[in-house]
Amino acid sequence: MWNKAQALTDRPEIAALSGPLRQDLQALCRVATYAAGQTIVEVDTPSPIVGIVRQGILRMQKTHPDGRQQVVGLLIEGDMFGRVFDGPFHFALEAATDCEIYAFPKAPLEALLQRSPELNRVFLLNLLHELDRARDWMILLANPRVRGRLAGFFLLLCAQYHADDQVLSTVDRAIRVRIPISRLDLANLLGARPESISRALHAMADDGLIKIVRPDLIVMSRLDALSEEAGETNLIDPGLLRRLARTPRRACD
Amino acid sequence: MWNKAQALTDRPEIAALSGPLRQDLQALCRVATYAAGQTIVEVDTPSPIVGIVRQGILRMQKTHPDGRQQVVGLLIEGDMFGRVFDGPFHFALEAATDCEIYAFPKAPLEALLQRSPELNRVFLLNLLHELDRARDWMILLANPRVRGRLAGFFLLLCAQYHADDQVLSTVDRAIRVRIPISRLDLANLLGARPESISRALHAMADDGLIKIVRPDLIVMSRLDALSEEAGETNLIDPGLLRRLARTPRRACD
DNA sequence: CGGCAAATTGAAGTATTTCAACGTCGGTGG
DNA sequence: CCACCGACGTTGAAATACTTCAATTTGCCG
Repeated sequence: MWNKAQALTDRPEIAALSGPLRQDLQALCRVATYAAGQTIVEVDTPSPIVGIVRQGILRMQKTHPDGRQQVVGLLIEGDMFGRVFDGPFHFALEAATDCEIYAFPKAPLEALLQRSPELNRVFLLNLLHELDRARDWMILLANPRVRGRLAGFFLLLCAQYHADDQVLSTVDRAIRVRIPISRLDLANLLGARPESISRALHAMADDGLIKIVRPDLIVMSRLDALSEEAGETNLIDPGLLRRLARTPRRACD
Repeated sequence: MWNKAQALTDRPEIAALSGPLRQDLQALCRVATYAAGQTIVEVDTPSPIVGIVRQGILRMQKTHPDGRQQVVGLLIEGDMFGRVFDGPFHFALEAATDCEIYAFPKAPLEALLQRSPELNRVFLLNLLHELDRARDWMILLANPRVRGRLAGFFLLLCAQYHADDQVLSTVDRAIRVRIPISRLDLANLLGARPESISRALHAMADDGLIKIVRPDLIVMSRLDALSEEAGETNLIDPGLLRRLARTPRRACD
């Protein structure tokens, strides 16, 4: 399961680093693969690695004492996880789909960070970006109506995951979304019961805003209406929606 | 309004830095004061500074096109804001109370970051911590009931703001909380209407969970019941609650 | 084909929003 | 000094949305 990294250069932010640093990273890096459902990082267990998702989707979640699970984020290709210089992680990471990750042992990576401002910068920017995403989720969740949160969720997927064709792809002017988590997880994520999610989803389908191809595969047919449903929150750059809808085969860069 | 920093050593994470670095920071640092209601950072405007709150409370918010405001976080003493190495900030920062901040001009601070791994570490850890807080907010907001979100909000204030006696203080075994934002802002933050917040608050008071001293000042009388109301999410270390309730005059360290 | 989990649907009860009205407080100007 | 105003918080009543519990369907795997 732990293989030496072949390339690692398929991560643009790493490819952009200077030569020697890149080689150091290369030397540290291993590739690990996980099947859907496997746990990648246990909650509150000091994880010996820092990782970057190479492929597939990870689910970040908290498991409540009573067994219910609360999803707080989805990680796709290029997302980093792990806590440099810090203690254990308070969330668990699970593979939502089959996936591959680049894994860096924490200690040597921290040593590298101590001497490379360049690498520090990458981490800093990544965290800043991650923080923005978390706050967008907050805004989404603050919508008092389930339909609104659901609409916002779809738009957020467009904004945040448009680089991943496992999640998004376009079929003539409409956007096809794969929902990578179960209804129950989605319900917990959006602060509702699965029944409410189901009803809201079908109500939106009846109103023609979306089409439900399969439970986990929907097509957003009227982005403008969805955007209005989501509320005045311009969660997402209006220009992006237009670009997404225009891109032919796969969701744009 | 912009004064040279007197001390700066009243920030433990800065005082812990090595001598020369501390002096460099000292040289960059200015203290700025703002009256309640003033804007500190405009939304989407490249801010020339990075800041640390010295005193008072800041409100991080997004202003919607229609004028409504969505609060996504509260900053207290010791919290950092600003975006090193990155573009403009997508949220506005306003003084929720009169406050003082340490301000560091961005460019020279970035230069300092380029040569000091030690300083980088401080920023990295701060962001990691900030990210945890944002995710705790998400969990809170995912509670389907207003009463539950409100209870969680109070507990989160205890967990995150116990260092600030402007927010928290203890009166014989109970915790007094100052709510630093208006009902409308609180409603937007928690995904509800102000009327619902008011009703939930008074219902909780009728049930003896809290006492409403003034609209912006409540006393948490039954922490255990609040915790149960908030749901199984152990948002907050149970030990902390006990310690808080025991500390005599002011909320403990 | 049977059995199980996930998703959906139905019906009743509860919570929340909505719209309207009222009270309080602090400031402002007569 | 007092009347007035506006912002804010609270309350009431009706409409709506959501949850809850139960039953049913769907899809999948053995």
